[in-house]
Amino acid sequence: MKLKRTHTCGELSAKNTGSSVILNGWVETRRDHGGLVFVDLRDRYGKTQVVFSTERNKDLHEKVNQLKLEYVIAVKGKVEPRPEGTVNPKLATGEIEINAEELEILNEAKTTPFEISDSITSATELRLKYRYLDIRRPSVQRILIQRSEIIKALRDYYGANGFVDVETPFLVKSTPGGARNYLVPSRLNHGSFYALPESPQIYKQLLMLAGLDKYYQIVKCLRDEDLRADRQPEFTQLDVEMSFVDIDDVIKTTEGAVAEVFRKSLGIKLELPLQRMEYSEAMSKYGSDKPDLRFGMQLVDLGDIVKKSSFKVFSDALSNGGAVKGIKVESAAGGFSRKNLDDLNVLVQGVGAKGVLWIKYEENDINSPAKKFLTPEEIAGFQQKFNAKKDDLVLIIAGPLKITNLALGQLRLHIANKLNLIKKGEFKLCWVVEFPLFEYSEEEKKLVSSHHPFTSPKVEDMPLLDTEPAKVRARAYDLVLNGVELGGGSIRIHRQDMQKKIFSLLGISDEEAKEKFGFLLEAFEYGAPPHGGIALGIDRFVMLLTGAESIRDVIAFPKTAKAVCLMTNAPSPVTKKQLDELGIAVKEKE
RNA sequence: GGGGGCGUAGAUCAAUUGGUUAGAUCACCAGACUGUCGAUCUGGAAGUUGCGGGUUCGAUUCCCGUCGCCCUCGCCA
Repeated sequence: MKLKRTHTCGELSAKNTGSSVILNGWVETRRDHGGLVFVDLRDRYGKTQVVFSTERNKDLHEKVNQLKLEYVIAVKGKVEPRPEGTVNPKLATGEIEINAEELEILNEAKTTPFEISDSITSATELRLKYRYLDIRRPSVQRILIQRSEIIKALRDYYGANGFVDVETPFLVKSTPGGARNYLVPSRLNHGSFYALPESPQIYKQLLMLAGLDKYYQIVKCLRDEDLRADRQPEFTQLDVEMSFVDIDDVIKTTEGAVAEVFRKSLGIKLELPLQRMEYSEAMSKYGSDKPDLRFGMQLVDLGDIVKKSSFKVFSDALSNGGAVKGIKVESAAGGFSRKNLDDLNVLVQGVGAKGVLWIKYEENDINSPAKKFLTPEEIAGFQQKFNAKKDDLVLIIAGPLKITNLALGQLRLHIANKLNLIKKGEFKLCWVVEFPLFEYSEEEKKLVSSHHPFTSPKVEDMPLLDTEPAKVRARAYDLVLNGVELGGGSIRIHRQDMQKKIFSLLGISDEEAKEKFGFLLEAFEYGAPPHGGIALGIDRFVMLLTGAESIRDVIAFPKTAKAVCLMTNAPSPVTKKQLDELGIAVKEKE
């Protein structure tokens, strides 16, 4: 390589006029006018127009004619102002151009399987197969660069605040509960397997026991579960743990970190402290434990209006201990056809509700399939409760409280999306607190941890552990951004007696607890400090901050919905020799 | 594992009620052109309509199966 760059393709301006420069980069476009050829040269930093002119440099012309898209070249030339009327305001370097004097072709390129351009989006399949070409697109690079800046901001913040970055193992013990582990066979111990960590949870607690006081790590977590638009089998967490703290300490530290990211990455100043909402309020007003606060449409309880209703849908729900609740969609009655409303039924039936009842408000009257079942008092009561006006649409669900909340929560999100009620570029953060410590699992017919079994109950609720464990609240907190769970954490149990008690409530026997978590229980006997922490999903955070639509867009080399890497074709079968060394035989597919 | 959507040239898309030689744009190839920046102009090449089967005189179109990708439910302490 004779011509090594003196500048990048994004930095030259009128100030550099007259200087001789060398640029390296990829040929993005070539506009051939015969005796005059324009090449847009691209690198990570931008684009610069290079002009090849036969008049000024005849010898170059043969070489210039060889140039094709995505060739890698080096150009030496003079920075010149563009002639009047040819300045390109869309380009940062649009005031100038390079008048080429020398050209070195560093490498040729086959025709790419898709255009390297931000204006055309190819099929995901192709983008993932040729991800290195996809990443050449400036919009993809921008996201990865922003991700890098966000991670640097976090490292700077936690470093400056005295946190120690400790690496925890990747070959760990498989533990029950929670996400399915990826397993790694042990060559030296046939029949035994390591697990890849679904999170470094236990290690960070042990680091507190070890006296490290403040720990953080930006680390991959691996979960062998099904994928989604916001879920990949390997993802990155900001993992934090602190000693001698309570909820407020963890929340305050985390808010500082999040604010720092917003400031450095988007130039947005967050109002601190962030809003906190109790789990029960989130469920009752938003029908979700991760409420999207960018729009209203809160759930309204109609129980007192319909408590004497003769309408069976309402009376049955209430007499069975359930609820009747609704949401108001302003000025939407005209926009919902009979078919649209029927489609809403499908949506709510997905979460177990029977169906949606709708009321359209007209001039001094209502239109609703339930009209004939409602008394004038009830109709007036609804109107008043919702403050409903002409052309408003009210959607009502009746049934068990949990299902009613969930169904209305789903409706709320669905309608906000459909009607574009969510402003782009807005960020609404909140903490959700006071989670129940346990949930009843219908499937397993027993209590399970809402968060994880190391979560400490609220001190004032501890007496309830023996009487009404389902009512015990946890010292846990989730951070929610725009209706997405960014992360969560808790104050942990640090006493062995409490931990044993929780295990027993969860139906984990002493033997089982000893077998699975014996090392942790033993550790608690050696002076465990009170401690707590949090983990934030970096990929989701970056996704929200960059406006990316999928978690794949913020991961350099992501996997498909079947957890396949289309670029390398992982996972793939291995040789018999490899399997023999591991003492593993693969079952034939049935 | 369940539900839904998509699959046509290298890429992005089109193709009437099932109808004759499957089109357009970009990219590609050849040529023209000294001020373009989505360059323009002339010409050219490019297709197992994902794959397999079925219905039919005839299937890109309808049916069944299958594969891949996407969304979603379950799942993700």
